[in-house]
Amino acid sequence: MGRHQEFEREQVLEGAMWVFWEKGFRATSMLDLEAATGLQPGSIYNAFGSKKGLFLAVLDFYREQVVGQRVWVLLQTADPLAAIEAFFRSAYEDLAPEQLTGCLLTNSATEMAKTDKDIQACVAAGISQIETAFQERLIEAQVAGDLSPDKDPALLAAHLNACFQGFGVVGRLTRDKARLDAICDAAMMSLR
Amino acid sequence: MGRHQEFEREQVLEGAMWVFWEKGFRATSMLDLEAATGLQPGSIYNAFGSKKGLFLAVLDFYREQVVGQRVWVLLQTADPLAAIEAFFRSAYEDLAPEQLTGCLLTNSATEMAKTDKDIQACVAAGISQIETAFQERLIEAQVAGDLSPDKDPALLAAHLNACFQGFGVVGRLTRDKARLDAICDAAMMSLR
DNA sequence: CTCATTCTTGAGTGATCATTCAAAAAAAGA
DNA sequence: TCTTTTTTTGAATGATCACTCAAGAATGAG
Repeated sequence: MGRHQEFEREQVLEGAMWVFWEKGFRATSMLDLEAATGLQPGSIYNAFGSKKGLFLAVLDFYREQVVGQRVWVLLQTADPLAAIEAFFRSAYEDLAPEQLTGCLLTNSATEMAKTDKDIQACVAAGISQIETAFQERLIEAQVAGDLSPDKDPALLAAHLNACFQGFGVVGRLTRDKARLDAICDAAMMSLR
Repeated sequence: MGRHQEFEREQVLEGAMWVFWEKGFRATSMLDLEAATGLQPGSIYNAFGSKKGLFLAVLDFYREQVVGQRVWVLLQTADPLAAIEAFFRSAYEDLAPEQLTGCLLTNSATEMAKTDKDIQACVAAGISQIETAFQERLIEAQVAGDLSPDKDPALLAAHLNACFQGFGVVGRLTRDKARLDAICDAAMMSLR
């Protein structure tokens, strides 16, 4: 009973995601979000409660769709070390220059983690999701003999994770893909 | 001729720096800045032109004082590889937990680089200042035989730089120094 | 059909934002 | 001392912000 929601939740979240990703939380206004989602303010507040509520929903969506899909590939690819390299490359290779906006989790960590516990928790969860996947594949590589047995998979995973965060920062600063290639090459050195 | 400025420029910049560092550019209001600097709005606008003008002055101040001082130590310390490790450690070791706010350049890169060319240029300059210093010391280490000759100093410097940026992101997310220690340990692995 | 319930619409709300400005205060040359 | 120049003061400004709300539209249970 009662009127149905007229919008597709996923479409709205995806529209909002691009704006938040490009501009960050504070710099994105409700007017931006209305334009990006096609919704009126009342509908947004009815569905998500507040701008922050929408942002948290977007972060979850990002974790499920963007991170989730890439982590899935990371875990599926047969060769563990090649999978890790492909994970790094996929963060920028197929994007247009103006789409190089780093990682939404990284951006949100530096912008909001200090101020807001909810956002901090959501971002931290997403990032450790990546680190855990790295670690799994590193252990596999070690078992298969592709990774030196005197390396500590947990430590190396933390390292790769930090690299990937830094990669997102640099990706926000430059549109030069050659430079991003070099940083990826460099990160892969630590696996040899 | 004319009235003198009553404030110390360095004190004002340092006060403003802490707020910008903790909160970021957008989340810092002019009221925050008035409280942090002890100045009235008119004085701020008279001296710096705008909020962004003050921010750019703060970024320069940060590069000269914070980055400059740490890079100076990085370049002075006798043993090149030990110097690099000390550079990483000094970013968090002597700080109280609530002072763990990452790197102002890293935070500004993710928050503002996409929107503002002036800030982007300033941040990029500061970050490449660090990378250049890394590279100098790596070449030295290679000459001294402390670093394997088959490593590329430029590539390794880019790698360390990305790690350091990522280190700042993680430092914004956690107050757990043991975790930061581990990430430093991991970054140092790539030098061996 | 009736009616309770839910969603959409879009103008409107107070709060807060960065910024301005006129007046007062301070400094130094004449 | 008078005048010119610069800084400080602090209230005021318009713009924009996130958010609300009353009214209308759609839905399904009874």
